Amino acid sequence: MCILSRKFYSRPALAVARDLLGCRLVRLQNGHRLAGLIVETEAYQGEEDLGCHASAGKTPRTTVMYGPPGHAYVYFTYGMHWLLNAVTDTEGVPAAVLLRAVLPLEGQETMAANRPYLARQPGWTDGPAKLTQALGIDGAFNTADLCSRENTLWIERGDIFPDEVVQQTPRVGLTSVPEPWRSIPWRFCVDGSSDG
DNA sequence: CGGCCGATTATCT
DNA sequence: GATAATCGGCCGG
Repeated sequence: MCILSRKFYSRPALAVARDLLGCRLVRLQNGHRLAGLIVETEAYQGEEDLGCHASAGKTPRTTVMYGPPGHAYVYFTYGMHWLLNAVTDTEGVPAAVLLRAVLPLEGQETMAANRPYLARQPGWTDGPAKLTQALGIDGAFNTADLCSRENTLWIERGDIFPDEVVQQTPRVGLTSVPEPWRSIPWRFCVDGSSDG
């Protein structure tokens, strides 16, 4: 196993989003090791990107995105969901990659306990809020350093998916974001990935 | 301080 | 496909 380094994250979000496919999201919870294969990501890059939360400028919520790469940006939405991002690019440039789907690899019993509702059903970790639930990730992880072994959340290098099985599409859910940001193909997903 | 809206999900038709 | 659930962030007054 090899924890992704600060250098890995020190690139534009688009490059990091592509390269995170095939990596393993790992969480240590009560001595249990939970891991998921990353199969879907989205890039959010800079204040100019009107789909990015940082397009509103530096606020208490978005400050972490302006900080050094390799930290977690975890935010709350729709009154009930936590979404996990990895901060990328250089300090001062707000950029992040949203983790949108994983395939369960390790610790599925604990993941099922974290997410009893529809646990082990097809697609039970294939959404940005589903995976945070399964891995027990919430706002307490906001700003956490993903490059430190002292923490209980990180990403490990995995097998790289070839371009032939990687699809690039517009980002999901940006209903009121103006063009071209709404349609720019900054979502990456692995063809045919499913636990069904 | 009020109001709108959201990087979603599960359920119902 | 449509929609309720549910609340913090952000903006305007």
